[in-house]
Amino acid sequence: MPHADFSKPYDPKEHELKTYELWEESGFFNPDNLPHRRVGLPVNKNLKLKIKNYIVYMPLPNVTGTLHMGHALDNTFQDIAVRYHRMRGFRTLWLPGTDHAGIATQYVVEKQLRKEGTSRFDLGREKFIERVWEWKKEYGGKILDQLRKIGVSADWSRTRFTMDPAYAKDVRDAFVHYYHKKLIYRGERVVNWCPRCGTSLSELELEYEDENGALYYITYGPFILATVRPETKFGDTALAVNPRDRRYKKFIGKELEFETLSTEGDLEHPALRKTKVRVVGDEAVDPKFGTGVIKVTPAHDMTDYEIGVRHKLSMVQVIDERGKMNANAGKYAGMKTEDARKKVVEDLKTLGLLVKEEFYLHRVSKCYRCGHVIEPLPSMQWFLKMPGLAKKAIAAVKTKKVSITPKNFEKLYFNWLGNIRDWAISRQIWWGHRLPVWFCKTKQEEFSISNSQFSNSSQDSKFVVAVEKPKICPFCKNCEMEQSADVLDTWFSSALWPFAGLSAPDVKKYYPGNTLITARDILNLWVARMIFSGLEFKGKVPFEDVLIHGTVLAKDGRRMSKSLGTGVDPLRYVEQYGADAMRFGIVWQAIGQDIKWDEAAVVAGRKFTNKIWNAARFVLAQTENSKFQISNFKLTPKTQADKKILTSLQKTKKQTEEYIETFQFAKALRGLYDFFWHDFCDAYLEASKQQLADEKLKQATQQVLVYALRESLKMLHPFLPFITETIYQEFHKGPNSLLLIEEW
RNA sequence: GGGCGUUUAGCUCAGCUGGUUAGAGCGCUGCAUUCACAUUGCAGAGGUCACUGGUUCGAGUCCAGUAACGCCCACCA
Repeated sequence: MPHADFSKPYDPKEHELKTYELWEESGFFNPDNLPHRRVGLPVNKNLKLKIKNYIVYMPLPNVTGTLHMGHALDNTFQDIAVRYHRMRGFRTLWLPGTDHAGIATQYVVEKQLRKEGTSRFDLGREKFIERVWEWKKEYGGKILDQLRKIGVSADWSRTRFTMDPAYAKDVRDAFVHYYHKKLIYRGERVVNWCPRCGTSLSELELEYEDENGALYYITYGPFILATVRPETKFGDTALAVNPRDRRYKKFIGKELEFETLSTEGDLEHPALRKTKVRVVGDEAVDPKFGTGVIKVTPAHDMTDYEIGVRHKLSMVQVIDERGKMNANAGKYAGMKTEDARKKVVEDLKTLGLLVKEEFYLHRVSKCYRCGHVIEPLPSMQWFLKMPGLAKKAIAAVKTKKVSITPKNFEKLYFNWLGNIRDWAISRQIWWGHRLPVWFCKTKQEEFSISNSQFSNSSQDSKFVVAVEKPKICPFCKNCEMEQSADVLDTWFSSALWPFAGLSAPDVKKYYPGNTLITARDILNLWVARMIFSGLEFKGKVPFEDVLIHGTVLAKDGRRMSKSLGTGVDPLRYVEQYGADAMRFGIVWQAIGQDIKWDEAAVVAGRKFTNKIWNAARFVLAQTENSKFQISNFKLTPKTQADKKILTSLQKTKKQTEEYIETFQFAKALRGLYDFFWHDFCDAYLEASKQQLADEKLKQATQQVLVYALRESLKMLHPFLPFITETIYQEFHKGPNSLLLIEEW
């Protein structure tokens, strides 16, 4: 690397790219290339060389992703931990990869298709998948390149994608394993269905929005009841009241017969028909809501479904997967639910069954991707039984095999796992790991359309669960078996990341890992699932420490998001102030809980890098001709100032180690900042000017200057890798003397 | 409804197990520039630590309550 020009202020643009290339060319991001060094042992040649691993599994960015502040924080934290341990001599692996992110990716490609005036349905499944792969090839690695720009020192040679063939094999193995353990089953369940995306969504993928709606009071035989969804009344199979509600107690268990709105006839003439409905008592009914009586529609409401299960009610589906009324709605069939609602209300009014209408603010579930209102629908899904797995995951944290920092997040973790329901792992989209389930084709009609669940309602389907497609169909002996159209929930595959992301020999060498650093919103979604997956498949927890860091918020405290226009681009700061300054800014602010982002901290970082640059310039100028090899001399402190700076240095170093090892990165950085700026620059550099003029003190002073600078560079390197390496190269030339692997 | 958290200088935030003049960064004011750095140095202004009550010799620091704000979970028929 050519010499840096110290006559100019530090210019990140001039050095960052070159420095990164130097690191990549060195190969030291790959732990297999690292010089072996003892860790945690005194330097003693008689002792056997003991190599310890330090492994961090990178939270997989989506292939749809571009870098945002959350990534910047998350990856800077990881980079600090990784660089620190690498310097300490650990065989350090930071495993990078990308996630296929099922729905998210399918969504962006569909959007692209829409612009071209086509759709996935026009292309067909195969062509569409090809199209997604093309898209992935072009944009999928973008975020990884962006991560390089902020200095991420991951082992890119091991980069994995969750749909790589080897990874996909592990996913199928996992499914088959669970199936044979009888932990996977099929069942009909009301799922949160997005009619636009055409997929079921987990509870965690829903977003809620308060909306102004209407609450309709309807005459229902002897009762009046309140509902926001009168159009689902044709799917009602019971009425429910709270068992302790004295007003209605006497009706529980009775079958009532009365007249209600008919689905027959024509739309012009609303008519009545007789109906019979049972009344059940259920705790889920809130006596204070409405009139205390509710209609139960097991097919189209989560709570009603649960009530239905408890009271063995039948299910009548009246809405289809496109969000339209179906044949069970008689003359209302084909109408969108919102239109049907208006029409039903109108008809009820005509028949004198509508008592009143109130404005009602209620929370509506929406699709987290497209924002469409969720339609609860019954469908055939695959489930993973959770109680046993959850117990394992709980025990791992209870017994301290895994510890979560800060500790209060353990509560969240236990809470979720303790109340967990079985995990619906199938998704009705095209992009993802198809279930390793093979159907006998003689039941052709079952998979003729993409949404297998809606046509495939028979429980006695003939299928085989196997990693590879069976050569001969065990049922009819001659068909070509067809793979399930469903794909797995993205989290099913990412839960396997700590080992599925590694080659077989690497699993032996690099599993389990040590540290996982991520945001709290995926603690349960992902971290908990990695823990039980690791235990289930490898018998060991995948990591021992989980660090949950805060969320980066906009300055006004709102969430950063593109749609709100509150997002800021970390690369903008890299461009303007340099990656080190950006890293400084984000770590500086990441002290306690969430961060209200303030650009001023990046400016402070920029000033700090400049300070370091100038201090280095001074030290170089004072020692240029003295031929000091940076590590090749003994210190001979002579003055009070010499001693003071060395003492302070030792203290800072110790403190920095403690802070980094306990994940208090912001404190570590602030300590270093104070030391470097005030102790080293303000005090010692100033004192040294006089000492250097004194021939008796000159050499000792030069030594202290070089030593203190070098130690500072080492300590600062995990935080500000670029500038520290650039300066370090001025003292030590050559590819084998990188600060990157310098002994801490 | 349940749970968690926050409220300290103009702004963004530190302040561990309670102890003499409450801190940082940015901003602001004044002075300083041939001497590493004006992306600087030195000096300084600025806070009744949300409110009320309590424990204590002593409380941002512990307890109770109030208020405002935020987040998570559940439910919304």
